[in-house]
Amino acid sequence: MTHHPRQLRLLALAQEQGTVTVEQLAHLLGVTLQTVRRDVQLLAEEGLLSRFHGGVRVPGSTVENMAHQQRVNLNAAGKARIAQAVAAAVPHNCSLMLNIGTTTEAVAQALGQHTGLRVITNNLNVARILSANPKSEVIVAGGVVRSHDQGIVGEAAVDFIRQFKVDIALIGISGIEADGTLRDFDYREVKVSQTIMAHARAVWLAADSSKFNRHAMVEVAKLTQIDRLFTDLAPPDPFPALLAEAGVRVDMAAA
Amino acid sequence: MTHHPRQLRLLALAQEQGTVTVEQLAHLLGVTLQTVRRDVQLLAEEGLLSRFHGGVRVPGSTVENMAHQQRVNLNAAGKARIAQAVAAAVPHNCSLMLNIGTTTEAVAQALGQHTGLRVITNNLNVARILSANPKSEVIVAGGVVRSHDQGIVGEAAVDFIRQFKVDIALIGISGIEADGTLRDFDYREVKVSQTIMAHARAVWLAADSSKFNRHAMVEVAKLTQIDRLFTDLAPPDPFPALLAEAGVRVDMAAA
DNA sequence: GGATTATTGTTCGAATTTATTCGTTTTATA
DNA sequence: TATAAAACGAATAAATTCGAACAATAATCC
Repeated sequence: MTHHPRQLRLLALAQEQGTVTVEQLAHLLGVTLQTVRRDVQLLAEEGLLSRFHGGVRVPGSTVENMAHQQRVNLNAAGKARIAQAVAAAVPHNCSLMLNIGTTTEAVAQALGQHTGLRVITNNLNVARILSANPKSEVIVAGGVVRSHDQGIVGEAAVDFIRQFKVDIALIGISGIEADGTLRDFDYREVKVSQTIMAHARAVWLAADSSKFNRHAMVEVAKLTQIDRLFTDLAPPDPFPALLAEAGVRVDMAAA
Repeated sequence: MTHHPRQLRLLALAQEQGTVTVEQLAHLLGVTLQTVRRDVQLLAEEGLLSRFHGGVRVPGSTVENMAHQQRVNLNAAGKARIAQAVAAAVPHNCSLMLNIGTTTEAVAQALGQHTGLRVITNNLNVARILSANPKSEVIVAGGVVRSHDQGIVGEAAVDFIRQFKVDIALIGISGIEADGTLRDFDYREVKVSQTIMAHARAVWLAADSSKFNRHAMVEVAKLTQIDRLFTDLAPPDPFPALLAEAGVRVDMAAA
C-alpha cells in the first residue's frame, strides 16, 4: 500500500509552510475537510506528520528534539511531585551526583532554591538548570555529548566522576523489573550510573510509577543497592515485598 | 496531539524577550488573557516555562541568565556575519575547539549543517547547540560550571583539554588592546583558553568590531599567536599595522 | 456490462477549544 | 496594617473541530 498522490502533496504543503490548518489543506487540495482528516490521521500514525487541534505541522521542525521533549512530558505531573519530595529531603550544603534522565532534570529544577549544594552531573540539562542558581556549585563531567538527550557518556565521564565522593547519588533509570534489577537502555550510560553509585555514601532512586515492570536491556544495579526510593504512586506487586526485603525506604509523593 | 502553534509562538516570544507579561502575550498572539493563562499553565507544568505573577520567563532564568541573553544580542548582526564567515572557512570532517563567548556560540549555530566535525568545548551553550547536529560529535570539558554564561573553567577543564590536539582552535575574547595583547576578565577562563590554543594546529580568533580597544584585565595571548582573525568591520588604527606585522590573515565579513 | 470494492462527500453528535463572567488570591500603596 | 488594584483561576456558554456512519461516486475485476 503506497501513498496517494494527494497525500504526498499534503506532506509537501506541510513541509513548505511548516504548519497548515486542515481548512487550508482542504482548499489547496480541492477536497473536503473529512478527506483531509482521513489523510492526516493516516500520515500522523506513520509519524510523517504531527497534528494539533486545527491542523498539522512537520514533525520535529518545531522543537529541536521532539523525542526528548515528549519524554519530558511523560507523566510530568508525577515527576514534578517526586522532584519536590526529593528536594525536601536534600539538606542544604551537601554534595550530590545526578545522572541522566528526565526525572533528575525535574529534581534539578526543584533544587533551585537550595543553598551551598555541590552538584556533579553528566547531564547538560541538569547543569544548565542548576547553574542558574548562584548559591550552588555545579560540576559537569567531561566527555562525549549524546545528541538526543544531552547526556554525557563514555570512558572520559567515568574517569571524571571517579575523582569524587559525594553524600548522595540521585539516580534515574528506565525500568525496574520484577526480579529486583534496575535497568537502562544504553550500555555507556549504565557505566556512568554505576560509577556514580559507587562514589556516593547514599543512593537515592527517583522513579515514577511508569518505571515499574518496564523492560530495558542493561542492568544498572539491584534494588538492594538502593537506600531510598522516591515515587509518585504505590508500586504494584511484587515490588512492595521486594523493597521491604531490600531495606529500601520508600517516599511516596502522592497527588 | 502536540502543541498548538500558538503555544510554540508563545515559547519563542518568551525565549526572545527573556520575560513577557501575560497581557503582552495576549496582544501579540491575538487571544484573550484567559487563553494565554491556559497555555502558560500547560507549558509551565511541562517545565518549558517559568511563570511569575503577571507573566512568564524562560525556565531557570535568573537575572544572570538575562544578562547573558542581552550580551548575546549585543551586535548580534555582526556576530552572525562573522559566524557565517568562520563556518564557511571550516572544512567538513575536521576537529575543533571552541571556548567561552557569545561569538563562539554564534559560530556553533552556524556550524549546524557541517558533517563529521569533532568539537571540543568548555561552553555548555556551544555543546547544546552543536549536539543537536547528529552528524557531528561534541565533547564537553569537565569542570565547574560558571553560572553567568554556562562556561566551564578551572583546573579540571584544563586537564581535560590537554588530552586532545585538534586542527583548529576558535577563540573568542573580551578585548584586544593597542599593544597587541588579547585580554579577558576571568583568570580561570584565560587558563582554559590558553590551553585550547596550545593544543591546536591553527588558532582562529573571532572578534567583532566592539572588541578593539576594549580593556580587560588578564592577558590571554598576543596577536602573534593568532593565525587568522574574523571580524565584521575594518579594525581601527593601529590594528591593521599590528595585524600585518603579526602575520594574521584577516577575514572581514562586512554587511 | 455488471458486480464488487475502495474512495470521497455529507450529515450529525461528541469532544475540544475559546471567550466571557465573576469570585478569590496576590501584589502594590497609603 | 488596611485598602485598592491587578492578576488569577473556575465555571459556563458559544464556537470550532473532530470522527463515525452512511450515501454517492469512482475504480477494479470477472
